[in-house]
Amino acid sequence: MPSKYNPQKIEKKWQKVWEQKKLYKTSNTSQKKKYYALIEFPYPSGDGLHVGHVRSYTAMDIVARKRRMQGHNVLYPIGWDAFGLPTENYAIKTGSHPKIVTKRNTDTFRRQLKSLGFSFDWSREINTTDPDYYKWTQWIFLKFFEAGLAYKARTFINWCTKCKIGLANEEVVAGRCERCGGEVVRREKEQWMLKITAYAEKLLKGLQDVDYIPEAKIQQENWIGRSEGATIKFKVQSSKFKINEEIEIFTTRADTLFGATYLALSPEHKLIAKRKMQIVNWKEVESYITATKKKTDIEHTAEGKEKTGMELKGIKAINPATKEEIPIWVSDYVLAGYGTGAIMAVPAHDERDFEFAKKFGLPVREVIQQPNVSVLNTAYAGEGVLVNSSSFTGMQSIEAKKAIAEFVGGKITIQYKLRDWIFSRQRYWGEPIPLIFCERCKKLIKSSKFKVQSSKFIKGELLNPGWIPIKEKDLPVELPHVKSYTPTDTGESPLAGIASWVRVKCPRCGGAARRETDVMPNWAGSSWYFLAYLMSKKAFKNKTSIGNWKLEIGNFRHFMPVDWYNGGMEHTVLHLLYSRFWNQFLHDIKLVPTAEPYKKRTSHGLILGEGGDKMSKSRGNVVNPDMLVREFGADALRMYEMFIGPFNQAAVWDPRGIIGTRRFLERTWNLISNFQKPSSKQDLISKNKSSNQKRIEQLLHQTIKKVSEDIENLRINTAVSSLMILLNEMEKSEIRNPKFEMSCKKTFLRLLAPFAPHIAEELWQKSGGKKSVHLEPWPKFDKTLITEDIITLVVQVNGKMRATLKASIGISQKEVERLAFADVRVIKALDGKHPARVIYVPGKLINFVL
RNA sequence: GCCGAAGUGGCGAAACUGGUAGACGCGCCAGGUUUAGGACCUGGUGGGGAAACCCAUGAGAGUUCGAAUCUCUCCUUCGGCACCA
Repeated sequence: MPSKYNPQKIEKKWQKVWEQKKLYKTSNTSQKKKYYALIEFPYPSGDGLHVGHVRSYTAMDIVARKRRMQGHNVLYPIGWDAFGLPTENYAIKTGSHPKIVTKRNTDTFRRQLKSLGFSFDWSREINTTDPDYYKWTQWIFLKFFEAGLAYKARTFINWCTKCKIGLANEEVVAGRCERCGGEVVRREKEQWMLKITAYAEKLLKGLQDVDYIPEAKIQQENWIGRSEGATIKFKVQSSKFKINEEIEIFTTRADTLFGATYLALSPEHKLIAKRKMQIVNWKEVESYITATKKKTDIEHTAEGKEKTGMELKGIKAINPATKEEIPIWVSDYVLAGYGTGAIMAVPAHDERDFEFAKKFGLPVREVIQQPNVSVLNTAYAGEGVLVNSSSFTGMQSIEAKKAIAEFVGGKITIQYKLRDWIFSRQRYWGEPIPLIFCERCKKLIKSSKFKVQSSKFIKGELLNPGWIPIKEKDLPVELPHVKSYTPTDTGESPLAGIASWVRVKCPRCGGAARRETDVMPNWAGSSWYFLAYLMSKKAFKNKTSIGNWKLEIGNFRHFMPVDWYNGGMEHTVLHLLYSRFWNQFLHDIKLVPTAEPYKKRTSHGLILGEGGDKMSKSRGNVVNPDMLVREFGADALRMYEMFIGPFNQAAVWDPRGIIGTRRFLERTWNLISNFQKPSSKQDLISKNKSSNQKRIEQLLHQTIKKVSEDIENLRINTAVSSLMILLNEMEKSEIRNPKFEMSCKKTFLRLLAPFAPHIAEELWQKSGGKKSVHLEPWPKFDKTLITEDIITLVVQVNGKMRATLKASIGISQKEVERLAFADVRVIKALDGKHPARVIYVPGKLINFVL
């Protein structure tokens, strides 16, 4: 009686066995070569696991399982990135505490992930909202503070009107909130900032040493946005008063200085308010500035290039090259946060300046020769030969940049688009920032008697007078239990309302002080989680301290860097950049062994719902993995998601597609499960290999090669199809050699194991396997068996295929020609003519050109 | 506007450094097994044509004995950035 494939039964069974045997537990001390495979740990949303998670996790599970079979000590960990707004918003709506919601969601995710048979080392599970976890997040923040890389600043921030939260620049997409799509307005607020700009150059340079997909590298490079240029000072004059003032500008085109016909300042530029007295149209200027401040980013974007501005009448600047007096304007096309917040405008050679000059009737002076003279209605922004530039006329742009900058006493500098990371959030469900504000300590630092050198104050305290770090032994600063988490419109955290929590003693002077009530952004916990997986249980139980961290360095050294990290493209300028920054910092203070955390980074494509839209509840096109596991089995789901299309491209969910891989597994079952073990007598029959057997053997080795290579290149869709081809052929072939057949099928199972671990294990055990198939060695192919000795040659006439020939590999050209000329179709195509030329590619084709 | 990726059957897609276009799978068609059903088995399945053959990889040109693949122009879709001087 043949048995039937029943995934529901065997999948649960093996999941239990693997767990009991701790098959995927990773040793910290193994002598084997380590391999650290990482996926982006999920945010445990209330919607449960998404088929998109399954796609990414299965791919890395395949890599991890293959590496294990290849003899590596593989670490494939999992955890929860559980701080965040959706949980908090859900808690506000339902009244249940975020902690409870998180617990419920992670329980669901855990159950779902386990049902898919991923080879995670569950003993290392982490949760960013666990106080034992976030005490270390807070500790690392304090290291930034100590180093002077965390500072509080009153700046304009991006305020999401819907989430009621400040956003990092990276979180604003086209003037809208990256998360909710709500409108973002500019708001002035005191915020904690992390000085990521100090790492701009390192973050850029580090990209050279890592193996990231090119798109990820390019996106990071663009985001960091390095450009070389010069800062040049322009003297300022007033018509009425004598003033001694200069405006510094940044330009990448010092070669065009002779064409600078006005200066433009950003509305936030300090000089404007400072020279209020000298600006004769101050009222107009002031109202222009207030108008621009009111604009939201969306209005800015929507307006596009329609430029606005106001001249600062009464003051003028002197072009240091021409010594001419030029007007000074204020305009919001000049950004406060980039360069010096002021530019020299060269209308002839910059499109924006050109447009502005046209609108306000400012002079356009050409100083670079335009290659094609015909275009006069736009600026020529390219480089070239200088004209109208006094003694520099005739020089090339590249030389002139340096020469002119030097001539006017400018400084060569480098600018980055990257801004510091706004690190405060005014919500509840995040890590409290572990700092205390003490008025008394502030006064002490600011007093003239206070001698900085002799003090025990650390860098962060000097930089942020009055801000005192929590003592290490007092970490974590736990989130207090509150009844209402509702965010406020005033921009204060809900924590600010809990007086008993806010009022504390100053850790330094013991006086009355108050806590920081902002929390960290949801990127904090994920900025170092790849290290947390390596830390011992003790490290989480013990107090936070340099000493206890250093006990873990051995583990870091053993496993870092991550060998292969797969994740979504949407995290390339957020999480990926942030976590590289944290790791580089920790490396600089000698707390981790490598500067770069990830050796290799790849990216998966999204899985879209039917019709090609993003899967969402509101569209009603969400696919539930639980249902698919129940109906088709985890193995079929895993294989289908690998088969659905190229891994790095978006795929549209086809509800019927999964049937294909289910059928494949069913046929695998039928072919292998009822196989009889060969007796020793039967072995004797099979001394000679039948041609059938030879063909299968060859295909088998070709498949080993293909599957092995495809996994490494994440071309998993074609790996699956090659397994299907092999199965098709094995089914068709009639081999009368049971021993060979057995070894064939066993190799097939080992190839299948990473993809469909449960069925592979069950059939492996049924075929007499003693250990788990997942501990078996990965099959190796035999080169000599792969090459075919009978090949198919293509015969072309004038490049068109006319016939194919079967021939042995060593056949000569003469022989090929003889055979080709004998073919009816070739004779017909030649039409009695003699080929003028014959192109022969040995082993491939012959082409007769008439 | 700038940067990047991609356009191949009814559908998801294959095609290694230019060398048999459409592997593998879904769907569909025909037949079979079954009391019946199909998430079963066998065969077929780009278009035109009776056939010989011809036409087909977004459009158009080019290079080549030979182009889905290389070059140029254009069109479309998706992703990123968006006044960064």
